[in-house]
Amino acid sequence: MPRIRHERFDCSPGCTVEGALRYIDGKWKGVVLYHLFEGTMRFNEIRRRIPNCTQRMLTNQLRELETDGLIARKVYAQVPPKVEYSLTPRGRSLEPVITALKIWGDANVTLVPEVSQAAA
Amino acid sequence: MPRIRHERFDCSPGCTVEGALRYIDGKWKGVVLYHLFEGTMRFNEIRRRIPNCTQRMLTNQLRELETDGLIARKVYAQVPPKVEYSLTPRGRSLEPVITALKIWGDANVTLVPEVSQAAA
DNA sequence: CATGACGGTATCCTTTTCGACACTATGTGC
DNA sequence: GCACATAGTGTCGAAAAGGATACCGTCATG
Repeated sequence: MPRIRHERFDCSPGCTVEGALRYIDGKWKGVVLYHLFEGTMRFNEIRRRIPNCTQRMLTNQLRELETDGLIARKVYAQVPPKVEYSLTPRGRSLEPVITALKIWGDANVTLVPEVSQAAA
Repeated sequence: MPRIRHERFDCSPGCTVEGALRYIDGKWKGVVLYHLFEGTMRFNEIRRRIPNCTQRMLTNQLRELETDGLIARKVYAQVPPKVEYSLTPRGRSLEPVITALKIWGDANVTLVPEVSQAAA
């Protein structure tokens, strides 16, 4: 059931900020969009780029993004299934937002280098 | 207890996008920041600008923003308490992000005009 | 004396989110 | 005959987020 994350916004000015935020919060939506800016991608292609995201979560996020009209899902009626995801114009219009987030994140978020596996 | 929302980011590129997002998700953070760009404000001043946010939630969000180093909290030892909130440089550096969100939100989020009360 | 403004806390409860895991169908390769 | 790849779905349960409500002490005001 596609839940509604941006139900009512009858609050004061600045509220559209919250409204916009509702579209891209959710654990992996930011990254998914970020990767889709590179172009159309298949399900497992996205999945491989976000290894920490489980399959179920990825499906969920993609479904929500689709419901929100940010991405398009194209299913090919083939026998090894093939599904392609791409940005809609609306999704693409989020680029300045994602870019701003990327810039700020690069400057302010401390990435943890891949230690855990190697150091064991 | 200030929970940690941006614990580990050892995933692929684009992950800083998610990292940045973690700082500003949370129900009212976007709006709070947006209003604070106008200048230093007292608790109830912010509160009045975001009527749909309960006192408890506002306190929470402010505390988290403070913990994350985005805003500064200045308490005056007065008898009707006085507490001022303002952006830190780091918080101020989020301006492009919030601005991008505002622009996108203004264009894409349908605000519900204040019906409920008047139309009864 | 009661009330309200200030800036919160404390408590309780419901909803939402997220992660783990198993399971599905079909076709291909070995 | 078995495993693998594709793109998912279903179920379960823990944890977190969010909302409602009541309460706190102090001072000024009526």
